[in-house]
Amino acid sequence: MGKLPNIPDIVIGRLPIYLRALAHMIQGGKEYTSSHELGERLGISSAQIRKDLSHFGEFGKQGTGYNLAYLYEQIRHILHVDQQWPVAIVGMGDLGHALANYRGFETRGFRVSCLFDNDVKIIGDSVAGMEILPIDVMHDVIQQQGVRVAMVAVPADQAQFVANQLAQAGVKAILNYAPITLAVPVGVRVQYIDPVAHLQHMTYYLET
Amino acid sequence: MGKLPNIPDIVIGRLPIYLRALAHMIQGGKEYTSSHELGERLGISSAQIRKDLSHFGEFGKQGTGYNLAYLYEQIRHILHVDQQWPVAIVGMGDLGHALANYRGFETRGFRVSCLFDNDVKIIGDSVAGMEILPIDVMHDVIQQQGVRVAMVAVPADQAQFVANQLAQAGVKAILNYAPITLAVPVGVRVQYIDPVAHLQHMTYYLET
DNA sequence: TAGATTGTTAATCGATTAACAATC
DNA sequence: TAGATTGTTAATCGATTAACAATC
Repeated sequence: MGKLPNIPDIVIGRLPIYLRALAHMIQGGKEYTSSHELGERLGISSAQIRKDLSHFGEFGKQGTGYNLAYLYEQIRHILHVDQQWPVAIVGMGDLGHALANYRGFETRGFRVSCLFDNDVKIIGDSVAGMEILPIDVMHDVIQQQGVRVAMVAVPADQAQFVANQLAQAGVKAILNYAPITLAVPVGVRVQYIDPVAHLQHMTYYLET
Repeated sequence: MGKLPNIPDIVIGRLPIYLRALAHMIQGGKEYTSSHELGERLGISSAQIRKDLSHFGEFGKQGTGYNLAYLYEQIRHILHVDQQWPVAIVGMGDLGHALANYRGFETRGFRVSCLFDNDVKIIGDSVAGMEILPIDVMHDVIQQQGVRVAMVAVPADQAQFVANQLAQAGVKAILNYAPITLAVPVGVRVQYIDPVAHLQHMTYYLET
């Protein structure tokens, strides 16, 4: 299992951005790109792109740059998204609905495979062709389906409880939409999406 | 206008996280915290928190730490969220609906003030007490309302066009949910929310 | 007072950039 | 060949951490 040693996490975080831009270029019919072109597009230096990629191998050719399809496949493989990960969604309010119906997962390595909520008024409802299940059965369903990735879209005061349940069921990656920092066991990763935090980051630079 | 010089952007990005945690502690009835306690909670070193805050002033007291209410107010002021910014939402699909109905903006410095879409089937519909307006009137409405912050929730192939329109109307901060990198004029800021990119970041560490 | 914790300095650590030989 | 661009090294830059005097 050729595990690569100690790549900086900040580099890993940029790979999805590269992947996204490569997909875009491929869709535009291009066949090759260069670190310069890619960097220009993303507002990143070409040196950084070459350095980042060099952690994983040699993907380009002097003089001509990178074959888009090849580099795309390589990064997909590195990120383990040359497969489809089943994903659970917990919390089927407006946001959960939006995520369940979002068409952008399939092509990028994920497939929503189960939906959970604890509101009896919506349990049993069908969303995106799936039935909303009660939290009680979450542990069993997640284990049955081998789910290791989940998105949490419940109110802030329930997010830690849900995260505990998910970790216990074997989930190793949590995308948390609740605006709180979660405590999770070692081996479980959390990424946060808090639109307000992003907005606040920008208003700092705005004159009142 | 006591503008502070050249604070690293990475520090600014952490302030909303601090703010979120402080709000949480205040709600829990606490009155004081320390850099150690806050750091523990957030998985950040206490030294970093003290260093970050020291860019803006002296907010603590030796021996006792930080008064929560005071520090909270100070950071709100620094981030310019001790006021309510009107925000436009462009793209009223599932995600736009979820954002329009989200109750988490008001307490954190924002107020959704107008909704836009270009789909005649939903233009005129009412969401969260607001009417969905056509993109044609976006420029005028945004100027009338003095909107300088917008959230873009349109399909990827329309996001750049929308961003251009927004910039032209005077919007200075764009939160972009479309999975593409936007090109915007100098003086306009963009933050990105791409759930798939976050998921891919985590699957790197997952065994296949 | 004794204990705790700040704000700050200096040291360390890590990430980014510039430069260039190699080579397509 | 001449031009372009890679992968890599070394230099630079910036961020984090450790340590501690000051002081509540």
